[in-house]
Amino acid sequence: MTFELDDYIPNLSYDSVIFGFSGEKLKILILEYHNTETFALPGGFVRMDESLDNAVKRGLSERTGIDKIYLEQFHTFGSLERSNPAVMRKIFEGQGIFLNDHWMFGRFISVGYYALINYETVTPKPDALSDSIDWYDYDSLPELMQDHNLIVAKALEHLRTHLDQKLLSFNLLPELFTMKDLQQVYEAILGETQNRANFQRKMLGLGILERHEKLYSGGSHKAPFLYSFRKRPF
Amino acid sequence: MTFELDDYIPNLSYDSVIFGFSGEKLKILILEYHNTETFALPGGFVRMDESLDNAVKRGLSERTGIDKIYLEQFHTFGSLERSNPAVMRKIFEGQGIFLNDHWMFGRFISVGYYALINYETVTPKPDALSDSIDWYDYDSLPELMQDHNLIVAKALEHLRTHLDQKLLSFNLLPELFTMKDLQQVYEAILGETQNRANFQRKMLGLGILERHEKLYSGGSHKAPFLYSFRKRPF
DNA sequence: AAATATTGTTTCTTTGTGAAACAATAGTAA
DNA sequence: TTACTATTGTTTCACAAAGAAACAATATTT
Repeated sequence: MTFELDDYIPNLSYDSVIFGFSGEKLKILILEYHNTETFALPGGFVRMDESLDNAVKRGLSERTGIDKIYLEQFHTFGSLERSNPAVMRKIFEGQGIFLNDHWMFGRFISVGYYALINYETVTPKPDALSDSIDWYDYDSLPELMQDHNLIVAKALEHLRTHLDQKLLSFNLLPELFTMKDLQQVYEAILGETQNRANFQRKMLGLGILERHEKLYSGGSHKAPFLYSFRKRPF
Repeated sequence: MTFELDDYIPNLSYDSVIFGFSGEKLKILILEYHNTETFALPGGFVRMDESLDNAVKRGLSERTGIDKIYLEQFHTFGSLERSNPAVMRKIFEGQGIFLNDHWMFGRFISVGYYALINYETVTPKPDALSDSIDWYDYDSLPELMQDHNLIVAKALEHLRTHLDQKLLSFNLLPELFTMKDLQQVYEAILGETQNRANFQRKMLGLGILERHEKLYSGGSHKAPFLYSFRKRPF
């Protein structure tokens, strides 16, 4: 991983909240930096010659191995306290880079993005800067550096209020899924149980689902229909 | 206005969409730069030693004379096409500043904010960089530089979907106002007429209004009640 | 005192929502 | 084959919310 510092927009970063779900609990992807005991969201910087959206996609792919996912921008964090020279210095020294003064040690304005994926379909790989990369339950996150816990909270708030509109864009579920699968997604994200009959009515009412054959799973009960998202829901 | 270029975060700007309303139409505050025939949103840069939110408040106050208003951040624009070296150079040369190469001529990532005010209660004053500053009807905006027309559209979209939650924060109406005044605000922003009886029911149902004495305007008809927003609506 | 314009409220109908009951069905066990 | 069970799909019912219209109240003018 090359890291020509001066190719980047100074003092600007992004942080991404990668929500993962797989049938039950909502998880979040967290990095731990080499030699720092610091937990953080996957983030990065914007090159002079790439768009903000592309920078986030590229950086996220490099740092986590996660590729081709739908990212939603939700807020830009610009308080003055957003700097961490000690940690940044340690991270760079771990890479054999020694700097006296640099914008990397100053304050950052950071653009927040989030995504929602099926964490069983990807295997995150830590990059050179990171010790580990792991999924953490939302209910038991470690303490994150700076304001990253706040960023997570704000991302989830945004996701919850826009779930109906955004669910289509996230390729969270497999191509074919049952109504129960879909309901479990909603329950994990909203953090509360949904009424089965009304949930079905609402989802079918949105007009974004296509019904397919039934799924014979072998259980001794009625087999559920399979659904997919319509490609053109209008 | 001092303008020590190196005190600012490079390549980062903000743009603000100031919606104005006064009884009928929705308007937007637009600047025209000296000697450039360029119309633009009021924008500016972020100092190294101030928060993003404060930078927007300070800059807006300096450039428009508008002070102490509630600003809502809604999106950060980061496409690669966001640069305009020719216009920037002209603006600076108009100030007697001649530069060969500088981040001001490069691309910007810009954070969008909007506000909503009663345009009769403020008198915008152009700053040194600007030729004029004027209110334009939303329906007949001039062509703005760069992607500023897109920024306006996105701001209005955000305002419309969050009007109920944000209206309290904007000090758009006078301290005391009638239900009709309030309805006209909604109709101007949402761009469609509202049913009178249901609008009243909905607004009173929100529990954010306090009813006061009647307003005797002299018209030959029943006098409407005056209302104010409750200070603690919960 | 009648007329008029506008506002506040009520009524009626339609639509949406939440909870429960009912119906269908794929397998299992007698 | 026939009950039995677990789960799913649908319907029903009560209730709340929303939209449209009618009705009632009231400042002012004629």
